[in-house]
Amino acid sequence: MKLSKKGEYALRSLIDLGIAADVGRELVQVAELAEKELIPAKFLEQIMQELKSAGFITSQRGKFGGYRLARPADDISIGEIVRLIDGPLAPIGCVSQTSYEKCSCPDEVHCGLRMLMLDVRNAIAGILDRYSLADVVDVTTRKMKRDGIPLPFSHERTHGAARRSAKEQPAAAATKRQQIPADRRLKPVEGILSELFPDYTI
Amino acid sequence: MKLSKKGEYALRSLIDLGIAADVGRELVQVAELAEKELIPAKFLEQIMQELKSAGFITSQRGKFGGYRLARPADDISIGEIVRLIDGPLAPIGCVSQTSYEKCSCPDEVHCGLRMLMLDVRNAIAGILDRYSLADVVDVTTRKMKRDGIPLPFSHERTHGAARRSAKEQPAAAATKRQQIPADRRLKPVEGILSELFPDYTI
DNA sequence: TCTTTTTCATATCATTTCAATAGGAATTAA
DNA sequence: TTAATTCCTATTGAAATGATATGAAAAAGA
Repeated sequence: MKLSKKGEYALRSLIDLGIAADVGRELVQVAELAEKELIPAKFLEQIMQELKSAGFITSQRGKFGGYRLARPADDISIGEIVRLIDGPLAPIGCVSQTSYEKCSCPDEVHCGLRMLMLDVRNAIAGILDRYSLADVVDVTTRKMKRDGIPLPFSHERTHGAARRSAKEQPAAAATKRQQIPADRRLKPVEGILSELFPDYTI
Repeated sequence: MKLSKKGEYALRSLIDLGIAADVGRELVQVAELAEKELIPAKFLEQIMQELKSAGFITSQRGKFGGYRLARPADDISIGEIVRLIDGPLAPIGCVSQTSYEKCSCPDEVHCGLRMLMLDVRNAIAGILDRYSLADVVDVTTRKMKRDGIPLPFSHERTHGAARRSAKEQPAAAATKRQQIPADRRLKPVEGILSELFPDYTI
């Protein structure tokens, strides 16, 4: 049930571009992304091309060029990205909603494995299609702020140009912080769900 | 997020062995499994060896030999099987509960991607570790009976030996049904969940 | 105009994984 | 003794994975 390195790199870079957009940074170069995320730069270049031709990002060529998100981060679902890079979310072709493929089993209708895997695919898609890049960016930046870690991409890099003022996030997207008794904090799930909904339990 | 062919074959065969156990069939040979499921026989042989050395099945060698489940089907979780054949359920190593691996990202604690993938891993494991082989077998045989399709493995194959009587299933495991208003019942999903709990919604 | 820095485009490569295939040894029943 | 089966190990071919390599095209600044 693996996500490929390529998929991981794509997501990490897009999340970074989302953060950059949030802090008012216009463009981010491949070199900077690669350095920050420890991704081989040339490999990342290729990935960025794919993301570009799929319409997730746009680019500025030449000196002081770079990449930025093509659409608002809340308009890009994680599922879309994963599907582009790694193909269908479904564990087996016969339960894929976006690219069904007949399987080799003799009777698909009465196949218990298929029913099971349909649940798995729905569970995966239920998460990846429900969450947007903006959700992941929000959760990340919120956690960093909470821990006093400065956000990346807060200034232009090689270029002394005046930076846009960061969009004032109205009270950190109204983080309804809610205290949880210490004994309930024992088994934090640490997922996005628990981050967005502090009372979420599995 | 793929399940490998090998994993699929392993699961299909184990489900078959579960059905065989249910209908009182003592042993099933690789050739029969391979034929029924359209799996290359020699490939399946290898898989059966792995399943055997992992303790899921036992074998009888020689003429009229074959395989059977080593433990009751409700004692074997699907997750175990998948982990054996395909490795950890987690999409990336840094969220695996059974075989964690540090990832290359600079700050694991504030990594939004990691939080997201943790949810995905929990969703997958929540299904695959919760369901047993018996659940899948039950759902399969129930659906076949409902549609008037004869269960496979109902008689010995080449051998005229007396077959065991099938275990009488006591009223299909008392499903506590709970009504959900019709407008909340979004779309029937056809998964195992919806099969076991007809009012299940996503 | 020339240089530097960037994206863009292709080709290539090394390794691993996947999905088998092959050949035969050991075991068992008749 | 023979046939049918599991067991064991090696090999193979194709594809995917995760990169490198090389250089063209574009943009900005000197």
